[in-house]
Amino acid sequence: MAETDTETPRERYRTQVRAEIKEHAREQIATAGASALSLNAIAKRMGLSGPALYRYYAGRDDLITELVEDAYRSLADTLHAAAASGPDPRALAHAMRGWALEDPQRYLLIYGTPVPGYHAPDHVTVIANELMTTLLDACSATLPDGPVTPLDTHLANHRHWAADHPASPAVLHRALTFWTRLHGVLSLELAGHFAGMGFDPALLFAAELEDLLTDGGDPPTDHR
Amino acid sequence: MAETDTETPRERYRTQVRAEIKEHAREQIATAGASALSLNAIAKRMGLSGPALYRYYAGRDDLITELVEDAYRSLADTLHAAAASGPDPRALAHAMRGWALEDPQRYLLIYGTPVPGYHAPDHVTVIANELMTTLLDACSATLPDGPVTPLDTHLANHRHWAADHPASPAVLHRALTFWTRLHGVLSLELAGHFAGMGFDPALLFAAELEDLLTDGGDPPTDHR
DNA sequence: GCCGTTCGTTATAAGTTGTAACGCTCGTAA
DNA sequence: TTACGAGCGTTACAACTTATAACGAACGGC
Repeated sequence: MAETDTETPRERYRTQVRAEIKEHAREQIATAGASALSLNAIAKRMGLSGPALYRYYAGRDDLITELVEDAYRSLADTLHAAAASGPDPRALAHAMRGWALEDPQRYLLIYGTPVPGYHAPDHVTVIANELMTTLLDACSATLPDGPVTPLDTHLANHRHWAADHPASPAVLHRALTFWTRLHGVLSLELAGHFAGMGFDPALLFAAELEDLLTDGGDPPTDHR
Repeated sequence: MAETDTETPRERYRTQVRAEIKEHAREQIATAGASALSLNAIAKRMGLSGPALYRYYAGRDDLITELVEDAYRSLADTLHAAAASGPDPRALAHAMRGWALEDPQRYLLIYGTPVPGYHAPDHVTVIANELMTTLLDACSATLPDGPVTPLDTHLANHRHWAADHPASPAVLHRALTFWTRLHGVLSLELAGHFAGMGFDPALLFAAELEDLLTDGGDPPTDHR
């Protein structure tokens, strides 16, 4: 940030108002979901009239896209910080769960129901790749590398998504299951599907995590 | 009136129009997502004007609720049929994936991002319980019952959701992981998060399924 | 101090959900 | 067969929404 002195007052004001708009949008999404986000409501809450917001965001989609990008950025930073604290993937997993529970709608903004026509801009995919990299790093540490499964050989030939990462196919496989299993528990918990069941989702999450970390030593017999 | 074994013409017409409305709604949701569902658009497509639909559905929420209920019913029937074909949970899993891929938005209508304020009516929870029962049945078949994990003991004390099902805590645990792991792969696939990665989601799904079925014999050493 | 960019405003268009009031139609019952 | 009434579809309206256009005012760089 060496060149912040070149910021004109106009630019400073603009970025501040944009931040304030996003703040209200976040609050609104957290309480009523992304589908209920209303530019008009935000404007009224900020003391100005509807069309004024279009000076700052091209439209509803533009605002939501930036919120998605911020969410990705926040998750990437959180996981990166957790991974930096040590080589144990447990820290990463618990950081992920904590981040998700902190604001469920923010997690669902990334991993929830997508709009069929929508395509994420490049910024987002870049951060998603960064996320994948920290996950691969964490999964590279602890692994005895058991026998090769059919999926492993397939991933060896389709590692486009981890092109520049020096990870074995088994690590790719491990990272994917790490992702999908934790997301499986987490998304169902956040969506409220465990609500009436009575058990503690944290224990299910912990059990899945332990299974992920201990299961590597003795892979399943590949009969088929 | 007392013995209306045959419905009146009015009732027949009514149910037919309701079905036609739902048909258009399904199509619309499948292509543009549930958030883009418009009663007005449906009405125009059916050749009648907006408010006419309110004779058949109290509102947008009412229509969506019935679509959710239908989706649950369809999934429950599909899984029940698959489970009836044999004791192998593989059939159930592949039936689930096939059902989801057949209409992704329908799957996401059930398991996708929920609206914070919304509470599902009793019909839905009843079908959800039915779903859980067939899953528990399928998981009861093949299981060597390894050592008891912390989650197992917790589930033994919190089996409210499977009160009338004679399943061991290990089976409850197995059913939950069956659900969460398959949903983890499936939901990420349907949401398009595997899109740019290049590998085949079907293989990841199959690998998770095989791991679920073979991992039971040698449970992880519970160190901690 | 001027002048132009930027901002916020009101007005407007085209949508949406949902209610109200008015006829028409059709089935039922006498 | 006729008459009645429930149900259906209509238009009109209210209260929203997103989004654009045009106007005026304020603010900052020069």
